[in-house]
Amino acid sequence: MASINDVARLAGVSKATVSRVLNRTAPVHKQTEKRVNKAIRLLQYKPNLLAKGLKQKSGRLIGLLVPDINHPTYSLIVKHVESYARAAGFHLVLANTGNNPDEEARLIDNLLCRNVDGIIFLRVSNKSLAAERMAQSGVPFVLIDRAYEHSPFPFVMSDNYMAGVLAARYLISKGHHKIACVTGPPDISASIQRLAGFQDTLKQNDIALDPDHVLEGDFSFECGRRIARDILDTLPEISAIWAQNDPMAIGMMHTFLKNRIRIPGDISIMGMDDIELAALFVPGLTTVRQPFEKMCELAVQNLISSDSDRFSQLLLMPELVERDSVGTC
Amino acid sequence: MASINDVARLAGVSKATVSRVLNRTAPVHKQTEKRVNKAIRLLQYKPNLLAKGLKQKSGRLIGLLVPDINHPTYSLIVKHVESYARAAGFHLVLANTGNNPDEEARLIDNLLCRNVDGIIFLRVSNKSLAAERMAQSGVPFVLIDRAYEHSPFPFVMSDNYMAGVLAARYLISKGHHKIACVTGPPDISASIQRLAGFQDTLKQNDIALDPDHVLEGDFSFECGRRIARDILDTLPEISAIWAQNDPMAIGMMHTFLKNRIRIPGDISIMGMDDIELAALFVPGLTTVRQPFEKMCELAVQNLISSDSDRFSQLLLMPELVERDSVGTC
DNA sequence: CTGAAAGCGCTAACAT
DNA sequence: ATGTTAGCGCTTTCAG
Repeated sequence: MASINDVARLAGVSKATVSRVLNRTAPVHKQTEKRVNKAIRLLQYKPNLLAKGLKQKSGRLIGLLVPDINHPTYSLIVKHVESYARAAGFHLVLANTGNNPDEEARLIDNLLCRNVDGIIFLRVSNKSLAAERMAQSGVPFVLIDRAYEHSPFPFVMSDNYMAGVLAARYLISKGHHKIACVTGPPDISASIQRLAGFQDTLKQNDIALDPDHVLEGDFSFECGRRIARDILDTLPEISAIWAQNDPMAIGMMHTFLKNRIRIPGDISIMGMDDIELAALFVPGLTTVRQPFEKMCELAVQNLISSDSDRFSQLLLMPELVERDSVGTC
Repeated sequence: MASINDVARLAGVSKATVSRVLNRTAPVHKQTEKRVNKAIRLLQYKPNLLAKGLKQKSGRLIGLLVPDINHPTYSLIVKHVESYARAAGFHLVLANTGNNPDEEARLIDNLLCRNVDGIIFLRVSNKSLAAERMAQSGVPFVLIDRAYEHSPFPFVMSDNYMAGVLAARYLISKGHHKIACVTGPPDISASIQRLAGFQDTLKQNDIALDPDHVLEGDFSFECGRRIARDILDTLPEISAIWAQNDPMAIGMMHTFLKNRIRIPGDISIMGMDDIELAALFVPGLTTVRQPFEKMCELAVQNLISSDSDRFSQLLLMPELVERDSVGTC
């Protein structure tokens, strides 16, 4: 592998000059520039980013930590983050935390060793000390789709409380009052906020959300299936359910349909996120859309922008997407 | 950020010794080791992987190039590759090629600049020169789920011809003879091989696969929906369809169900891959399973193993998974 | 068992 | 406009 020295020698210049034409960091005579470029081509020279990074103390790398790469919601986020990161000249180091705080901590340390320019976290549990660890390191970071309540840490996420409000309002507008809610993990503030908005709105409309009608899920397809079965067995009176993400909603629809329960004829289902599949399932899933692409764009932008114009906390508005899974009651 | 020099100074040893305790690369006196470790703890020292990589000419990084991170099949592969790579002490640099050969080429160059230890490719098009480029660079690489026919390049993938055979045999065993096949992109040899196995097997059983019954797809949900509509309009006589991947099969089921076509009552659908959703959709999708986890394990292993015990080409057996989307005819 | 010194490939003063 | 030099933080001979 040719190095900058080889190029310099072949072009008959110093490596400083080569560096200059490479990075346009100072004016170079047209003629010399031509010679250098020719040498680069001849030698198939590729600058060594490790050396460059070592010198500049930046690996041009962004770390992205997700709980589960294969989860439809997260893989969507990964895609958008990668896209915006690369557009800005950064590569993405992707790692699965599996929702394991120890693993997460280890990964953070590893990434810091690589002189990443920043780290983006997805849905770390409230128990995780990731943000504290990062704050201490001084390396920029952003939490996506997840924040510590009343925390001083930077995040960009949807207004989860409003998502609950939107969901409740919609179900109410369709005449439902026997309503259930399937939450995410209880140690995630998104779950808590969404439930709060949902519950408050129902109450304001004199509809009680029976504590027994708040079911604890974990954001997976699988738990949606399980909980749907429970509802069939023990809560036959329910007419509408808001699942706090689409995979759970789709998992529930699966079980209901398999048991010849019609949607929305017999029961109405609503989700949140608006993953690709929400539009694809039969019936199409009415859901509360999170503006993931915008979130990712802002997260990346924030991470790599200079300290001065870095925002700290950003709440984006979710949006109702009406399809066919909610009927009138 | 403390460097190895700081540690050495604080521990009263040379940095060579610090390096030795860090990497267990040579015996160190128990006492000195203790002092060094103490200093490391005190300073919260983290070795700089850029410097280490520069010296050792290895970034402990594996590049993974996929056409679409959000595609269910690929995100599954990403997950497994990440898992095995990290278990072996490597981080993953993930990038989306969007099936764009130019982008792919640029990414390869970028990754090579980072001294990656290897690159794994997913489903590059036949038109892509990725493998040639890589071969020339001398950096190890593996193609997953995709190979150049009669090529000298290393790959690990399913036996796509056999997948076609399995699908055909199964449909035949259920009494179907009016059969259609939805392929992947025509410039992907997986599409070609799968079709060949399918077609040959039908022929051996005296069932003709009318050329009009071979529909060209692109492996996406969306094209499944479109093609299902075409079939409804123009090919009402079809009794069974093999879609060459699950997303297309699921997209088709969506359209059929929406048009009150029963599955498998009116038409039978079969897929390939066995993504999570295949088990979840209603009806459950009968499919040809690819052993993705094993494929990824082998790909990573191959990539990072020493030259001597590196295999070159590996074909794994796919496997039929019977669910509820195919009926008897 | 430990230290000194060279150097990986690059950039960034500082000269000229 | 270009060259010289001094490192970035680490590993790795080579001595001792």
